[in-house]
Amino acid sequence: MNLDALDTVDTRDPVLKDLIHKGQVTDPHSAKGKLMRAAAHLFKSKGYERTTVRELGAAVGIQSGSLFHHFKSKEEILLAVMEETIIINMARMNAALSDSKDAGEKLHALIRCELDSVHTDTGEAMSVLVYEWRSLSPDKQKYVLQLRDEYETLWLNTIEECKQQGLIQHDAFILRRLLTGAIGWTTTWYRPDGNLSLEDLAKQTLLLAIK
Amino acid sequence: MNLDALDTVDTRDPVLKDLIHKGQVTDPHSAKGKLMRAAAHLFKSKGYERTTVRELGAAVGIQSGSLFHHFKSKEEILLAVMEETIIINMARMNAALSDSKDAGEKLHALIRCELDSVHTDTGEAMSVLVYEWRSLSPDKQKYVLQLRDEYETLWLNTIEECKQQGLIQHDAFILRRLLTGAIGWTTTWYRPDGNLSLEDLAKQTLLLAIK
Amino acid sequence: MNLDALDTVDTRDPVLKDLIHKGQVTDPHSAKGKLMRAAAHLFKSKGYERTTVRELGAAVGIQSGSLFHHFKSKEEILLAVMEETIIINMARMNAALSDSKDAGEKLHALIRCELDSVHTDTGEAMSVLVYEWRSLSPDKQKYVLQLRDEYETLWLNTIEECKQQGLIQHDAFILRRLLTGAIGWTTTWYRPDGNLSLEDLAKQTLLLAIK
Amino acid sequence: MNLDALDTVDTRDPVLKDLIHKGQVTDPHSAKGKLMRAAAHLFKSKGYERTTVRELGAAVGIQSGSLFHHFKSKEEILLAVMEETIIINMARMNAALSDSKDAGEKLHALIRCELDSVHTDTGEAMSVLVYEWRSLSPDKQKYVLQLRDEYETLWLNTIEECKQQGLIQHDAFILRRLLTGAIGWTTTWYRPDGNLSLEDLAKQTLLLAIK
DNA sequence: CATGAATGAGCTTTCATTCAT
DNA sequence: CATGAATGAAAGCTCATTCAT
Repeated sequence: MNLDALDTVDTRDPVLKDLIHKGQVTDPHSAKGKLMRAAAHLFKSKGYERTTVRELGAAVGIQSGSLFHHFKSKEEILLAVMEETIIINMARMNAALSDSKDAGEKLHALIRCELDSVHTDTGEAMSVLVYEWRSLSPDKQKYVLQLRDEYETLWLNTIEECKQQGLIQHDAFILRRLLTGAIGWTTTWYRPDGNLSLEDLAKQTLLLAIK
Repeated sequence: MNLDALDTVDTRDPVLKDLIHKGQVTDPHSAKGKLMRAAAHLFKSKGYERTTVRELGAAVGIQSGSLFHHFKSKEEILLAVMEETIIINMARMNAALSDSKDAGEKLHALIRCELDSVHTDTGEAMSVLVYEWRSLSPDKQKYVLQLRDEYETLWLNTIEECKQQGLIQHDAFILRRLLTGAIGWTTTWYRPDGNLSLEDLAKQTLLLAIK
Repeated sequence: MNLDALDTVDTRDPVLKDLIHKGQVTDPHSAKGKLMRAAAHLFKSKGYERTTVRELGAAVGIQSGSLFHHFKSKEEILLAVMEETIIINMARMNAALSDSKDAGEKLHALIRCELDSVHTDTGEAMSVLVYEWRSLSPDKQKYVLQLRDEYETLWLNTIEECKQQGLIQHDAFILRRLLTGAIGWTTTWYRPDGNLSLEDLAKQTLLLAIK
Repeated sequence: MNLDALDTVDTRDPVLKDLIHKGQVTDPHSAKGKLMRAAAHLFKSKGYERTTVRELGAAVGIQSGSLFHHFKSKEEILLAVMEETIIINMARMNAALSDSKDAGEKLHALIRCELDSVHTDTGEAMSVLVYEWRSLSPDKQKYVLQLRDEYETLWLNTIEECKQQGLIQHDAFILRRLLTGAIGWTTTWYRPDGNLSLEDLAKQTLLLAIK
């Protein structure tokens, strides 16, 4: 696996830099950080259950037993991947929102941001967040759910704002759910190296809500 | 688990009746059919990997070893569930299309049909089709993919027709992908016993494509 | 290991026969029963912690994984060994008591019975009961303790009876504890194939209490 | 764990002081000495196998890796605990014997001394000596056995002396074994903070041998 | 067809021990 | 001397699959 290609975390991103500096996100150059990236990659491509701790170790060049210096259990690795992904993307989303002027622009920014999150550096981790949900114990599911709720509030507020300005006909809650599905599913078919740019994809997605 | 409630296959459906009669779909009242329904339920709620053959056996009142008289392997059960689900829903979709007059009505019918497929009798099996994809061996993935391609052609043709009539602005291929995601994701949040009817949901979904 | 030698359970013993028949004790000729005997042997000679499930399996000619058809966990094997040992010996002790006429004879019978229990068929299991106590989880300790309490009551009642007849000077509770230690410790030094018969040893032990 | 309470080695004891001074026993205030006391405590309460080097380290405030600067292996710690315990108690026993006038008094002194050894400062280490015996490698078992033999000779000589004076009816060797068991077992039930004093317990124990 | 004991490979995790810093 | 990351062997246990009955 080439960890230095597309999947490398973009540490030039000032938002991410800040999170690492504040200790809310593991430094991607540390052993732990590398492990989490490798885990996101393997969990996405093989699934959590089918990924063994031996593979996880091999991916970062250590023995399986050594993993347990960094994480108490395999499940803790999954949790950490999910947790940090939400934290990073929520921070990015907040930054994007504060750069936007009107409601339509805000919705565009959120869509672009979520497409970025599933197709750039945190893409694999986002997939894991969606598809490996049931592999978490109920306790941990509850915890991650709390984080997601904060994230969803950003969306609902923005859609509501668009609606008050007559830009949107849908029920806000339903629209958000439909968009979540539409955007999430792009991981299964969109290829960043094809003809369609992420910005074009964002525009087509916005077109679902606003005509 | 109550196999006789909502989740029971609707054998009054003439399309399904016909498929069973032609031997293309296993009789849901046979031992094999019951097993497949139980499998769909367990695979959906627990995930394929986390479902053991013991549980599968217990769900239909036999020992794990006896499963292997009906299916060569656990994976064959997964495959059978996926295969029949596609066959059933493709037949239903063809039936719905032939009942529709114009292009807009056809698109509406497809959306309603796919929502039905994920929220009524084949709902759990459809979820399995989406979420347990990677649990199939490459060979079997390829086979199921062929079946899906036929199914997708129905969609693309209909969307193209709408576009030629100026009903749709999107690129057909992209719209289909976005709708696939939006509809599939409803399994995670839509509750048939809530305020929103499936027909209302279909209308809100259609609104993504046609305003 | 020769399971057919000294350590074989004496199935001619009518008391044991009855317990097996009533289902309170596992048939020593069944797979489960053989496993328990092998476990008692290994747990005694190597200690519970140092005995691996692989060794346990090898001792009865099966794979380690197959153990878990008979017992849910390694600890369950330990518990079963302890439990049945107490049940068997309590039954034997009750039988011996009902054969005795006066209090002194009863005490003699109890001592002989306990010496038998640690030096004949259940000997290894008795050792396990004493030495592997801490390897049980607190829950299971509590359960075994209850069984032991019934057993101890037989002793205390008999000693008290002796005391009322002026045969004994000791405090009953303390004497029982001292005798428990003295008898239990014989496992570490007494050899049944030496000069000293078990009956002689019983007499010397009785001499600690009654002169 | 409070190492400074009851369990502290009694360094006012002149016999112990002398052994430390002669270098036969580790200074209990040194790092190594503290470790040995902590080990005795943990080995007694959890068992040798279930005590990890991490816990051992934590108990004296160092990392597990640092233990190996003081001891070559975990087993060496066990050996050291056993070895010093025998040395200390043999010295104390010799001192007690030389304070006694007649044979009966000597036997009383030995019993009291051994009860002290299992219930005061070396108590936990003595338990370890008895219960963790099998955790030693055969080589080390042999070595500790030699030390024990010297210790046992003191007992046998004293009992023989009593017997020649008609104080005792038992066979000397058997009596010693019975007493070893009776005294050793007191660790499982005797509580120094209860109604029974150690001196009373010693008298009741002497009563087993001499009436 | 059904059973259920057995397989055997593979799993996650533990842990004494090593060693560069 | 102390650290703590890493080792690597071994542990208990799981589970799809087989097969004699």
